[in-house]
Amino acid sequence: MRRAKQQLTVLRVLGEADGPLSARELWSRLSGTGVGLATVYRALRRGVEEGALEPVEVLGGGVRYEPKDRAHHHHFLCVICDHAFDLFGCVEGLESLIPDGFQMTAHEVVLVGTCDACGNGA
Amino acid sequence: MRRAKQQLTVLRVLGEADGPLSARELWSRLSGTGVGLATVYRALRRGVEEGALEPVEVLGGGVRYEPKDRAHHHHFLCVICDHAFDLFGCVEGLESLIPDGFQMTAHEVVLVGTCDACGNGA
DNA sequence: CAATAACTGGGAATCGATTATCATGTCGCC
DNA sequence: GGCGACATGATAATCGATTCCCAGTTATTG
Repeated sequence: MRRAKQQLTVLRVLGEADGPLSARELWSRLSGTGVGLATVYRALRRGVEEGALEPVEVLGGGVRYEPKDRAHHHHFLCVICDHAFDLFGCVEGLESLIPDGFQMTAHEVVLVGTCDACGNGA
Repeated sequence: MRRAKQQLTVLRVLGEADGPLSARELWSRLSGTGVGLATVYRALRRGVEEGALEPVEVLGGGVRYEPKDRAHHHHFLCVICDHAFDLFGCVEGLESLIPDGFQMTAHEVVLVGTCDACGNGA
């Protein structure tokens, strides 16, 4: 499996992020490196195909990507900077919400508000 | 406030639904009535402006709409029919997930799986 | 019934996100 | 150094969702 340099760069940035990144978000973090947007999309698609990345929909319409090896977690979406942060832990009582006859295979929890930097710093 | 017939039809269908509907979903439920897609979008936009409707993002990329007078609730997304169902009740332990310095103003919980009809019937 | 203003449906236009194309660049290998 | 295969960046093309536009229709009022 040939691994290209720019694609590795994309995967590395994603691995170092504190939450899932959208294609644009990822690209803006690569500004200055000369990496093209097309390459970002290629790296993301390939990462998903190879099983290294997982696409997640947090909110805000766009798809974001995160390494697939992360433990079960959820996200916090800052309404100001629109960045999604990883959270740790989960919640109780989900099963009690399931209606009769329904089968749950997954669940998503998203907290919305302001992050530390946006809520305090600025 | 002038209320148009077709727009009322749209709002009525939305009020009778068992969960939030997307513009397309709503339109397909109006097939046969001759209501145009543009009218559906107009009714939705106007409903939101007037405060009667609320746009919600469940998953799946698209925006769905529901009457704003519903009590706090969450949704169940069926991966087969792609329909979102209203759930009743909420969960515990959300606060414990919030990182230091973050302020939570809202939260979303989405259960994913198969609904009664898709999981059993078919 | 006429006059006016709002509503309607259909299709064109727009918008953002993603993908395809293509000429060029780079790497591994001999 | 030369070759072949894949990677790359810029841009065009595509796609789905939503909005705009326009001519015809309908409601309301007098």
